[in-house]
Amino acid sequence: MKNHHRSVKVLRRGDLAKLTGCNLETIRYYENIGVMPEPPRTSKNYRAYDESHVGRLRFIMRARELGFTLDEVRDLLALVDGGVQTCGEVQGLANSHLASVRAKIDDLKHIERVLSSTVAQCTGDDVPECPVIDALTEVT
Amino acid sequence: MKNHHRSVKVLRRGDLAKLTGCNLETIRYYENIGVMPEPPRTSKNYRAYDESHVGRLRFIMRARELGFTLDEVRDLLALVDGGVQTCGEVQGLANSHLASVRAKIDDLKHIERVLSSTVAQCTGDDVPECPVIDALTEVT
DNA sequence: TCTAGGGTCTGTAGCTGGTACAGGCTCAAG
DNA sequence: CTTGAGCCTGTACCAGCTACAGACCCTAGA
Repeated sequence: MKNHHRSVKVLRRGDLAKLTGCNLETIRYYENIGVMPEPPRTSKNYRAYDESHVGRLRFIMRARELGFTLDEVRDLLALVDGGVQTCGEVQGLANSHLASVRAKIDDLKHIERVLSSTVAQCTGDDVPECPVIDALTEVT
Repeated sequence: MKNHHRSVKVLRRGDLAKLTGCNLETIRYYENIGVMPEPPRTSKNYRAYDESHVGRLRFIMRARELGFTLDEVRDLLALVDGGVQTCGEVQGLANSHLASVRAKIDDLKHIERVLSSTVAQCTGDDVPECPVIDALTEVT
């Protein structure tokens, strides 16, 4: 029977957390740093969210999953909120992020190569000589 | 003429930083968290390093370059310092680190695939419709 | 009606791996 | 003797959260 006569179902912070899978505290954090808007409050000072906040938070979470930094998320949201975002602008942001993702992959691949080739030389025996230690100790 | 009669050349923190390329403050940080040993001090309380510290710091820096966390570095150093490290033990550490590197690569590759395929659909035009925004807004 | 338990509110501390700066000493060159 | 560089300490800051203390508030059961 609750909310039966109310036009908009009010979500509390815990509801929003459950709906999105976001950590409860992270929601407040996002509000503090300005990526989530300050929601209206109930008479008892509880945050009162609605469906629009669910969408916003999901947007942020998806962007984070794609590795966008919170700064980049802010930029994306600013474009969306401005209502005047163009595909070109968004593409620009996405492409520069993509470049940094690729750079990270290259870094890690380099590490992977060095590490795996070094480990491959290990005997794995109960002896003190170890190619990994040698590589780290090397007097270059 | 300086240090001419001294058996061991003493290095100050700045010297160590220059020799290794490590940031000056980072050296103190490494000491605080216990991966660099507390060096002896001069009468005026200056840290007095020697060649062994250069080796130690280089070891740490190489391990960091290979993506080992400082916790893992601590473990490696403990094995080395124990003097009883075995190739098998070190190989174990290196392999588990290698696994996490590979996991990170996989994560990033997934991101790269999603991102690049989405961006590829962009017209890049001056229009508000954008596949990237759509992907982030999607009502799944 | 009282009470126990959950939820929420705030501010703040902790994590990793550093980096930077203030305020005070000390040292070497000119 | 002065001036600038280097060093000392503690502390604050960055991202991106996460967690906890202490104070409210709300609801269900006895």
